[in-house]
Amino acid sequence: MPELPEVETVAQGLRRRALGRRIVAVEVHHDSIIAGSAEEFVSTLTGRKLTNVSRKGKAIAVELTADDGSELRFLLVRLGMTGQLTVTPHDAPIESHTHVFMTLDDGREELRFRDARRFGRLRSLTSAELEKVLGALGPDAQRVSEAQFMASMRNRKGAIKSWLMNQNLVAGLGNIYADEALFEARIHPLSQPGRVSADKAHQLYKAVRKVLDRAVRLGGTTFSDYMDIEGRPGAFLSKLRVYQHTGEPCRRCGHAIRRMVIGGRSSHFCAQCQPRPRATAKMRGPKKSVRSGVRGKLKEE
DNA sequence: GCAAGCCTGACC
DNA sequence: GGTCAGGCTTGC
Repeated sequence: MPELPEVETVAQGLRRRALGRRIVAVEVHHDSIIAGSAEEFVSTLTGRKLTNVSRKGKAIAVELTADDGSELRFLLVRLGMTGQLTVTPHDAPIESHTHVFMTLDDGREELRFRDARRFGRLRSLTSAELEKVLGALGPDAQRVSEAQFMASMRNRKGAIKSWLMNQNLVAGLGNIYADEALFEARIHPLSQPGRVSADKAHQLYKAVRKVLDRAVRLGGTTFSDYMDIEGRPGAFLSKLRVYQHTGEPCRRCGHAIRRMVIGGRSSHFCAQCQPRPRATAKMRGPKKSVRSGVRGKLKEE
């Protein structure tokens, strides 16, 4: 599933293969992939040159420049769960679920957007619109400062796993890397962000950066659908320590990796290395009801 | 029936 | 404002 490392890999591929080139034609075969009007999407992109590629969290923004100097336009790409953006020869066979074609330059190659689940979205935006969309996201997980990271954790309740996955707080982590970062930092996924020690928060910050940097270097994780701009899989799958390793021995201590549903998402962790947070009752004043760190529906295997 | 990212809407 | 549930989609 595309999270920050996979999206970064696609962004790098776009820079390598598509920067400076011109979109000469756009074909949309499935309107639901386009956020907003498909007609407007086609008319605003056609004829423009790809002049810059940036990324924030899981969103890719491609700057599109017109020859006549009219207002800049941006192509916003969200891969969703199974989205693939590739640079492909025009005469290559068309794979199933290919929904959008953007012909480049002389027509020998094209950008193709393929997405079996159709959770992905393409969108054409003005710079003001883009700013608004990206402004709603928290700082990018690879660029967030430790101070920002810590401040965002303060007073947060709920599971730290859900906090990590909330794109409005820190952008870029999904289910895979959230589990891996918590394992790396030895933090139980149900811990409350506002209650972890400063030392643990520091370790989590380091773990997030470390896990993401390693995954970017290996081109991300491919289970089935994710592919880079050339249609090649990522190599991080074998580096995963807990995600989808339920029942297998922990690489650190040998205890079986467990699975638990948190916020509707499966979470994988080592109960030994990532001890469950204690019910922290404030032992001052009259006895108040003491409850465990996190409430909510929990299903454990 | 499950998995996922992201959006919407309900609730306090 | 935070927090959580539901819905989209389809290959396995």
